[in-house]
Amino acid sequence: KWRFLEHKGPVFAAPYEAMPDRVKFYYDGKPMKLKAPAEEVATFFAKMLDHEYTTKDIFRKNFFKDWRKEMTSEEKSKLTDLNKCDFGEMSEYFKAQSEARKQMSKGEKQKNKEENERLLQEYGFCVMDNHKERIGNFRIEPPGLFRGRGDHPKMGMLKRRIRPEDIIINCSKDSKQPKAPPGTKWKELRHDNKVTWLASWTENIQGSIKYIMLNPSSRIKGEKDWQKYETARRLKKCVDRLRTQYREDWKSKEMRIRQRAVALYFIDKLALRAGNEKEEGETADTVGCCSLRVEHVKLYPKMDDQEYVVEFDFLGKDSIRYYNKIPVEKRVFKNLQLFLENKQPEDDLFDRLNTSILNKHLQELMDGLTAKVFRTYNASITLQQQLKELASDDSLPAKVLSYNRANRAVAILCNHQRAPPKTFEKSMQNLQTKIDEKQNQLSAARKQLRGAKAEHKASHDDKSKKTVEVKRKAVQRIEEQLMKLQVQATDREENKQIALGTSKLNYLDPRISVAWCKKWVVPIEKIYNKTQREKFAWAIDMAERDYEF
DNA sequence: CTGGAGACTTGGCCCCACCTTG
DNA sequence: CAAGGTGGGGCCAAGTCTCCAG
Repeated sequence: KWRFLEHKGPVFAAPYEAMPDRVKFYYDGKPMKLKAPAEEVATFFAKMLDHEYTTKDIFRKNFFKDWRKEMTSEEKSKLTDLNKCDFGEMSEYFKAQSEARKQMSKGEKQKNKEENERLLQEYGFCVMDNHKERIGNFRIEPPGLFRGRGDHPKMGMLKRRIRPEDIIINCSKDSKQPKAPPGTKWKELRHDNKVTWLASWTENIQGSIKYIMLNPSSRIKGEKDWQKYETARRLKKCVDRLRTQYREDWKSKEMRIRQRAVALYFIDKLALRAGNEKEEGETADTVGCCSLRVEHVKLYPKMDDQEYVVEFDFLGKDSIRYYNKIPVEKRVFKNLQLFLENKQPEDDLFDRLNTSILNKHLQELMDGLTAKVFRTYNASITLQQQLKELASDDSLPAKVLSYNRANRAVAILCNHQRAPPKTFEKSMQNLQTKIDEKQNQLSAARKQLRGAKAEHKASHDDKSKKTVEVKRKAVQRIEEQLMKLQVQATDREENKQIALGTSKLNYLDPRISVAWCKKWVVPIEKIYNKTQREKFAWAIDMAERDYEF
């Protein structure tokens, strides 16, 4: 992956600062001074007091169990009931602190900013093969309470503090080796150029490994990204063949082949994720295609005016709900009925299939093909098709709206949802007020224009002619402003529950967007912000106006 | 085939610096 | 100048997929 790699190692979380003595913790109504280890963990809970998490049974149970591990034997014997713990003063203290931070003077804020900048300059970059590259996450995650997503069995557990002794450093032999902080040493120093990470440690909640890697703007990430889209483009060339193939396989004598073919149909048509198996009880109960259970699908031979409708209802990645009703081909429907026979709701829909079998099959159909390539392919091809339908004479804001709509179509396909922003209603209202005002302005300006025209008709002099021109310009300007506002409102409304970022960043071949910008003379800044332009620098460089995905 | 380790991509949420507005 | 709103970016969890041992 590289020949030379030099960096300064990670930045560790700030050490724990004890509570001032005046800030008390109470047990059963009586003040109690905790030793630092238990106190630190208590502050994690105090900081989250306002969050719904802390009311959940599992969260409280997990927290209390892990908290007790940090207590002295004396503390342990005293503190036996979380309900008798009062973190109120601690919580108030942190709120006051954050308030104070907000109230800091300009100078102090500036000083903080400079300090951050210094840290970034010193630790935020590395040298990889003659290039200075930005590191993605050079700060080690601070200790705290684990918050899973959805119904996570481990929520509330203590995420322990990471020390230099936990860190494996990866760099090249001939580089200046990063120094561990004074009085400490690294767990290991290794020189493995078959991997891209600079440092790693094992996290204590799931026992998984975490990495420090380069920023998306780096050469190594960019090339990988490019490769990903090239694989998707190769799929484009053979997707017809594959579709014919899996339709044929719906008729197979073998159950495993039929299941494989129906699953692939879903992955292709609905852009479902592969769906690896997960260890039960270790994570939230979520599924993807191969791990769908009987309880997640319902079959309707007839629904309204449609035939063979399948209703999906399950929690996918990040416990985001996937809900969809779609008509399928008769043969798929019959197969599904067959798969469901004699099964319980909690049984696997595809009992003869998993991601490894599926991916092995895909690999045989096309080099480098895996389930997720279908998501990339379908996302990108959808964007390209949608953009082709754009009319050419639209104004710039209208063009951008069309782009966002195309982006939105992809986000819907990939089920990229978000919670409506807390400020949504309010900000919609504000926008509407602005639109109303602009409309009033417009009628006033039009009235003035009419007046000026009448004047000109009567006098026919140069001065009145000029006035007409000025008024006409004013009307035009206000019309444009109004249109812009209306477009903005439409865009925002349609975007209420849809997250565009994920597809833009991970699924849409950026060359399609770059080409579209060139073709319709839209400045690239209208589509990509600074970070995105950095990440997609390779594509901005590469794609001409006639690029075809 | 199974299970686990490891590496890397994908994903939603939240905070805060920055900008606009009153 | 304070208040309010927002986009960008950081955060870190949660997926995918490969590889390897047994």
